Amino acid sequence: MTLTPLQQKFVLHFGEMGSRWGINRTVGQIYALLFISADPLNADQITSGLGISRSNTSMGLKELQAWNLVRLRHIQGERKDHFTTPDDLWEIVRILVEERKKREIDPTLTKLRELEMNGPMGDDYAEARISELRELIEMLTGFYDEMEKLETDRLIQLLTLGNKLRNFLAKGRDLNPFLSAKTKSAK
Amino acid sequence: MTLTPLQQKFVLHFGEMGSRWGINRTVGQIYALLFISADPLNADQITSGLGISRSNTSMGLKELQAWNLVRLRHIQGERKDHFTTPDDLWEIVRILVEERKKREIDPTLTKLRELEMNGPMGDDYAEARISELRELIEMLTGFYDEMEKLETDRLIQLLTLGNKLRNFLAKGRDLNPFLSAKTKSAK
DNA sequence: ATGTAATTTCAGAAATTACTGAAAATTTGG
DNA sequence: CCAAATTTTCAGTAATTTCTGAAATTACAT
Repeated sequence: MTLTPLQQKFVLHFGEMGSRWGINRTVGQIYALLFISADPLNADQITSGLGISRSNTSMGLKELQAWNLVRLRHIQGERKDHFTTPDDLWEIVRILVEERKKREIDPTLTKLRELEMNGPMGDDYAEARISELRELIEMLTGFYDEMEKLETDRLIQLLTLGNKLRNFLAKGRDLNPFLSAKTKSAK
Repeated sequence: MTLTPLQQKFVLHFGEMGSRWGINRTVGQIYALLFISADPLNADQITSGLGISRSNTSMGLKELQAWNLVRLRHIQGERKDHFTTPDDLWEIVRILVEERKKREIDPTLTKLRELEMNGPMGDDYAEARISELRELIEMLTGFYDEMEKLETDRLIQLLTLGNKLRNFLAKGRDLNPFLSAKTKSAK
């Protein structure tokens, strides 16, 4: 399979960024290719499109599936497995945040709680710092959990509040929603 | 320098997590050690505390400084450079988000805009996907910019709204219909 | 200025991670 | 059930990243 010039550039960029995102070049390229392809692709198309080995494609797809970032899609009359990314970008964002949280944050939160469980070890500063850090992470993940629950429209609403965000959080403001609705002002 | 058992465990965990966070083991350990140490440490203390080479310590500190995550602190009467992490965890969070945005997101946003600038290349699907992705990233980074401006106590207020968040975003109250309609996901 | 302490650089070694081709395993159609 | 098609596994190799010791550089005290 031959890539269009635009696909080429897009795929190469994702390959270069891969290492910064914690995946390798090939995995980044496979994802990018599936993302900008109108139709699901099979492993051989990916292999020839990217100029990598068939086994590398297999491993890359496996990793992307572990990240829950690509979907297996059966095509009528085709014997080979075909793959795509979700059409909805918001779903992709949710998956990315969820998976990164699981890999990068949850293990540390678990470890911090475990260290606190062991009880005071006569290392006051370290103990204080650890519980302070745990509390911070709990607050951040708690907020994430709230956002996670929002349907897409509301999420977009929140994200595009812009400077209205400040008004909602005005110092001393009562958190009563009706009050804040009434006092909504033009910045 | 000898680490307390608690420091040991904390440092080892951050070392293991390092690779998931896009830094290497040593850099993670150096950061962790500075984080749970009550006082600033010099390079030799880090070197002996972690059992690594002096040059490795130097490179690790350099990388952490490039991330803006450690600070050089001069100690009265001491000749050696001493290092610490900021005391304020919120400052650390801001730095982390800022730096990750700079490294992991901004280059892609630039690339996407560049690809769009090249004008239509007769690859409709790819072009649509690219501009959709650019819009999404712009919305997310725009929200980040707003949060970035909030002073810490307001930020905490937002993060701890809990289920009150839903009330603010009550159904039907669309605070920015133009923008959200434009980027609404296509089902 | 000179000598000493402290830090950084860097080439090569060690360790880790990524990739390939061949073979094994699995799936599918008949 | 067989045979062909397809996918996965894995041992070996290639590529990349990390780490070290030695040398070079810089900073400091006298």
